[in-house]
Amino acid sequence: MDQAAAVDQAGPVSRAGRPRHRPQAASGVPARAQILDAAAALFTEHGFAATSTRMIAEKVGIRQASLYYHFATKDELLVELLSTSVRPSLDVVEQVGARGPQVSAAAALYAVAVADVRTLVTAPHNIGTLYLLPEAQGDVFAPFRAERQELQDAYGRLGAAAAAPSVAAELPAGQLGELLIQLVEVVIQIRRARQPTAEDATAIAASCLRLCGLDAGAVATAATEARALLASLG
Amino acid sequence: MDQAAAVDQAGPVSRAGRPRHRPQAASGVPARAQILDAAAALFTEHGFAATSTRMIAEKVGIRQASLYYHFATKDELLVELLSTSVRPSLDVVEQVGARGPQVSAAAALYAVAVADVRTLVTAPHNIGTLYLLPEAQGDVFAPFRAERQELQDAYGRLGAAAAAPSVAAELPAGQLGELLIQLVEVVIQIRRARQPTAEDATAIAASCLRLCGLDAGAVATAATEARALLASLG
DNA sequence: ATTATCTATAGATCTATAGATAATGC
DNA sequence: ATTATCTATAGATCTATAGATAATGC
Repeated sequence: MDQAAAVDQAGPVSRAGRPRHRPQAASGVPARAQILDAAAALFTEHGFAATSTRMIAEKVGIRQASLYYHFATKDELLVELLSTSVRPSLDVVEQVGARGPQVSAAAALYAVAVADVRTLVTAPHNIGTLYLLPEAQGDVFAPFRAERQELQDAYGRLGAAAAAPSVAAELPAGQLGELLIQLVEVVIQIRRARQPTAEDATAIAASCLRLCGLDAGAVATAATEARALLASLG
Repeated sequence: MDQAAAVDQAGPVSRAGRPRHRPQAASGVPARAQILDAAAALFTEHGFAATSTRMIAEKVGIRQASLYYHFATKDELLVELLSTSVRPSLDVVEQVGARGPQVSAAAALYAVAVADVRTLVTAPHNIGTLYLLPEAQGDVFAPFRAERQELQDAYGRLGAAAAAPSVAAELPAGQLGELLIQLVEVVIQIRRARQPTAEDATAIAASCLRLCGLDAGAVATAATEARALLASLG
């Protein structure tokens, strides 16, 4: 029995506090989460500065001033959204890293790329666009950018370890990281134009390996190994 | 003798119209161009909505309202900047295309990628970031996005023609175009973090070819051929 | 009493227009 | 007369705060 069926009639939820001017459906979602979701939708579509607190409140069904009961400033909304956006990708990197030498570097890179693409596709509202916003370059968001740099470094390490000798000799891990994370994040742009498919994820991951100089055979081997790895990560 | 030395003293330039509150240095640059340059600097740093017409005017040294003598709306500034940002890249594609079958597809792709990266690096103020702005997705900018789609299609065609059979079989030209333009535009992100080097351009172009499934030998051959082609384009 | 909302508003913007003005150039 | 600026401002925002209010829950 799902949550909707658990109540007789989808109606206003009873909880402390003055009722909203537009009564809430019984979603069980905390107000804070509702606000973040609305902000994510609007920030990704219109940008940060072009989204007013009034637009966010309107989407949630509360008055503009009520936002400030949950968040001290508008900036805080973006901080929150940004910090939740890299975390899942870094977690995958750590999980794959924990397998240690059991997995080849190529399979690890492939698996991380696939997982990362899936995260970006599955996330609500193309949240990956947020770090591209000029506003996200400000000092307030430095901790977030540090996390993202970690992810980029991980791509660099995995790429360098997987790369053909001729490529590794020419491309330092730092630059390789820049190229690989950029390639993975193509899915953000794809999502702006069309619905990404399951094949996009594997095509992007395979492209990462070819960029590292692996030939078709090595890519196929790594893809097979990575499939098992991804399945075991769940 | 350069332009600065051509005048006795760097001082106010004499021309029609009431003088500016902050007198102009003798640059010879038309007011319209000065405004566009200031807008480019601010839009790339802060974004479109977060940049006020007052900030732009302040940077130019005129009053906010004076902008409207040259541009009808703030949107018009972004339109102008966006449309000049893809043009040079498309021109290179056409020049290379005009060489016809004299150049291999791999060399053509390599050359276009190098030229495109150079354009993005040389352009003032990392203007490539502008199309990433959420505001640039609006209807007003559709003509611009069509031009950019042309460029992406060109990458797709060149990539498909250059690709190893195993890659061409798996990746349609459309998707290849998405991947290749994304890879080339890594230089936009690089430029946010550090000054790109000359080696970045060749490393990116070579990565495009490896992504298409070319091996080290084929990449080296294409790079040599492309160097000659680029030199002949000037 | 506590919680989560509401209404009302201060104060600071922001874009764009109207009309005046200080140059040049015929 | 024409050009390119200026000053002044209308009218529409926008963020954040202050204080009232309508619920729940002890």
